[in-house]
Amino acid sequence: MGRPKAAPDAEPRREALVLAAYSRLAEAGFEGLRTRDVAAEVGVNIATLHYYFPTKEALIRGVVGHAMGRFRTAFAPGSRPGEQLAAQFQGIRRLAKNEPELFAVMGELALRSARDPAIAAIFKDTIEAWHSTLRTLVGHAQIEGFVDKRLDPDTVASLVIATLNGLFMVPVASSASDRIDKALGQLESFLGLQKRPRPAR
Amino acid sequence: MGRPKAAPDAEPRREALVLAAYSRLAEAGFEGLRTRDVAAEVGVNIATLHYYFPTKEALIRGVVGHAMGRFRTAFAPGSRPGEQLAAQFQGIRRLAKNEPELFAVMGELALRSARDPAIAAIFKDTIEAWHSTLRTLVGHAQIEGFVDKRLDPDTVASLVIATLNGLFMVPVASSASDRIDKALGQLESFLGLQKRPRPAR
DNA sequence: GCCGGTCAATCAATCACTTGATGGAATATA
DNA sequence: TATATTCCATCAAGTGATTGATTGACCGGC
Repeated sequence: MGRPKAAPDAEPRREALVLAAYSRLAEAGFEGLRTRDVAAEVGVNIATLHYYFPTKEALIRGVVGHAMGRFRTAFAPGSRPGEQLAAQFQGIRRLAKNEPELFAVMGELALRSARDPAIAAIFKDTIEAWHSTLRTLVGHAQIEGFVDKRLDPDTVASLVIATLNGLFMVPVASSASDRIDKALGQLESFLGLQKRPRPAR
Repeated sequence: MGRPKAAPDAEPRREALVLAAYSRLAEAGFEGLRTRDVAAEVGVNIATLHYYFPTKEALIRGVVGHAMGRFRTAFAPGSRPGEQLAAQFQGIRRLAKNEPELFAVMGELALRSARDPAIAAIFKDTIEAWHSTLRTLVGHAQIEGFVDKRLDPDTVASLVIATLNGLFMVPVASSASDRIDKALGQLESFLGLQKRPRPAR
């Protein structure tokens, strides 16, 4: 069936095309995504693109896979238990700084989910996995006394995901970056992760 | 210049076209927005559409105006001071239930803001007004003892907007509606608002 | 000598937008 | 009042530019 996804550089052309499409999608959105531009960015003929991806949809599926991969690995818990929850917040801060295109792409995909069941399913799985991870981390943080034990981990996870989505996937809504910092800090403060609830004034 | 926006039914064709475009945008997104479909939905020729809106962009500007109008009026504070903040939460719950298309459209516009400075400016103004309203309401709620006085109204407003954006403008991310309820309730709880506000005074 | 990979050229479909004409209401003219 | 003229709203039928996708040929390496 599909492709075994072996070594990262097993099919450089294919990979380059996906990356170019990913970049174009971040820059121009689905509305402005043109197969010609993608091919041009890699420096190959359109026919060559269609040699690797028979249809535009196939190329998009490749982009979806790449984006979800970036997203998942970026949120895989890695630190020591007690710091894992805080690490998630740091992780998304770093990600937003280093890979802003990822959030642009995720935003496009989220919107397209409303009309594309295939993307919706993948998206849902990814969010579900993230939710599950967060819920677990909240639970651990509670056991270790970092977070108020009366809070419901599942509910907190939902709130955290919603807020992070709003902050990073709806860029214009949080205009200035200091607004992002404030909102993020306030959420952490509510959770008890941050000992700095000082209202700046 | 422009048009004075007199009585609501002064220019029924123009209004109908904007509403049709709004509906098409909510359903198909910018990616699938076709002037033909808009004209067809109203039941007029494409030339007639171009008679009222010389370009597709002009039609889109009409849609932007309509959407922002809906959004602003829906969040204009109306209740008595002590309940206004809680009313904002109730208001968005009601809006999400009664006019889900509005959030779809706002999502599209938010994403397009990244590439369309004109939309970005309008969007920013709307959010800014909302932010200002929320900040004021939080301040009032603090004075009346509904909300912890140590919180910074500006920061809280940013957090509330971010969360609501994430919940309602990124639909797939909060799959089940009970997740929305949970996250919303948790946010209200953090603020100290009760889900069933007693009749203040 | 075949075959994976590439390209120039082209296709059919679709897009936003235009053209020239038509009917009817409003307005001017006799 | 009767008739001529202007203007508004609408339409059928295009126009040119793009779009995603195809075709057939070329070419180097195994």
